[in-house]
Amino acid sequence: MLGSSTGALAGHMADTMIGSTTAQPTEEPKVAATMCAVSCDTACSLCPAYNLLCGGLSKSASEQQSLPVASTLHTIPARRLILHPKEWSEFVPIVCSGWAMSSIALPDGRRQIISFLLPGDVVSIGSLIAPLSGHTVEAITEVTYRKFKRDELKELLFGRSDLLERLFKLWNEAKSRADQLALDLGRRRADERIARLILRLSEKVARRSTVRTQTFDFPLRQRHIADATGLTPVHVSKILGELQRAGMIEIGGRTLTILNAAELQRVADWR
Amino acid sequence: MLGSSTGALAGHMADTMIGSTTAQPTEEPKVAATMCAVSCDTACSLCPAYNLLCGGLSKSASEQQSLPVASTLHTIPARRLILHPKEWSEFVPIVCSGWAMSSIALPDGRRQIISFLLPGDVVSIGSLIAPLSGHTVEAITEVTYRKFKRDELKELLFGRSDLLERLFKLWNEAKSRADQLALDLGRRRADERIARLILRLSEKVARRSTVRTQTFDFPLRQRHIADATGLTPVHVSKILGELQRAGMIEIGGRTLTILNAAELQRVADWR
DNA sequence: CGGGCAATTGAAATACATCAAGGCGTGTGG
DNA sequence: CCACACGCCTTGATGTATTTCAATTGCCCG
Repeated sequence: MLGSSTGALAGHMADTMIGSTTAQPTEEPKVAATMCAVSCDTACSLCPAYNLLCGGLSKSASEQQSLPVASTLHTIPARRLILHPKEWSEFVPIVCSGWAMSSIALPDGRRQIISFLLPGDVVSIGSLIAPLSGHTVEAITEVTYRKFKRDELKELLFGRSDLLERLFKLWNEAKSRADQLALDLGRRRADERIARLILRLSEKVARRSTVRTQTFDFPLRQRHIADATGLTPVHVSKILGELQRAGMIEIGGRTLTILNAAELQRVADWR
Repeated sequence: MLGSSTGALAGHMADTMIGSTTAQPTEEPKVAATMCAVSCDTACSLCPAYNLLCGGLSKSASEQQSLPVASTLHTIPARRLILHPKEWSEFVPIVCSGWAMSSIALPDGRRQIISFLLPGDVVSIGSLIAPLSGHTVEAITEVTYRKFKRDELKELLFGRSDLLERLFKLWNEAKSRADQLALDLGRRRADERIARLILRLSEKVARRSTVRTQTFDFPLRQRHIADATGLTPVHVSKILGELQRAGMIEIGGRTLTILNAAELQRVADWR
């Protein structure tokens, strides 16, 4: 059920990229040494990785069809790990479809989700340099992703100053989000944190879609929201209930609808 | 008092770098277009910026004396801003002496300190690309710092792949610390957060000193600790009191002593 | 000497966690 | 196809960590 619930967005991009793919319980390369451009058409133009890897490489449309970076495509079911916190990998994965999360865990089980990964997101940008980021990356829905060889990718990016600049911008955005997260966790109260998370995610989904709708695919469990906001699942439930009773949002069937964006924004910016 | 209390470490480096400098209330260039190497001798070998800007530039000791990056030296008193959150600056500052802090503020006054800056720290690495980081950087003690022209520095760093690699490593460390901060704020309790902050700072100070001592310069007010840990000054006071009564630390006269590192570590790693 | 910032302390308030029970949907094995 | 277990969500009662409020002290600085 989770797999099919990756919904319109993810399904669209996945289909665009590789056609019908049956879910594979074991992680296994599907297409070896595929050129990036092969999988990049309309949907990818919305994807951050597209700017970095495809669109940024050549100005001419014809040239755009070939790219010298090999990659392999993988599919994993929900709840499986994409990146082990201690695993040294020579690959840099980029999400093609589905939702994933990047988190840090404490030995006693407590954990903090640093970011949610949607199609086009690079799994741990920093891993270009430092192979082990200490992050656990786990699939939330079924996820397809593309693994690039670190060395090749690095050589390509470091060789071109325009790509380097773009890469730096991505890094800055990641750092900036991490800082904002710290501000949220340290200085905002539960309802603010949750409202902001919802708004951020709605933005993030909207950026990947051609049309802007109130309702969007929302595969997160309340435990995910709790781990992202530093709260307890129980408390998340209570506050989501309040937000729904107040008519700001509606959650149902792995879908979220923002009914009153203005009011929700007011909660997010309390004071 | 704050100014003079920057203490042994900061005083040492400041003196090493520029000799005796009288505090100047208004921010004002002291040395225009000074070569970096002029100010970099023994003390700088401990400085992260030294590796990035000085030591990394040439292997031969003689060549090391000249460096093609111009900078200006500035001195500001405690509590003054080094970087305005909205200010667009064409300079990248690096701390030479004293303590500063980098924080994000909310319109209602709540704020979160992202990092404390000690001698050698680059003020907002990301500002190499994105001029406005949204961070407020404020002097805690009297601070001297060096302003490098962004364009020159960027050209230098981007041109040399070894320096670039070093820069990326710095960037990764910053991101990693930001993620750890999020974990601390989201998932650890007050005593853990404070114990960890103290240990981190003691590490940071130790890395800048030739000798490792239990006692080190500690110019922070409890308000700073509160804003760094997402707590209230009152609560910080209570917990610091407990830690002192438990014989783990001792605070007095802008100085902190770790009396029982093992026990403090246990509090920091609760469970 | 007086004013203001910093720290301490205690009492009260509150935000959030923990504990516990029940319902609902979903996958599973008989 | 049903019974059942299990994960997920909800809700209420209770506990606790942290905040807020307030009063007091010491200290530095003007």
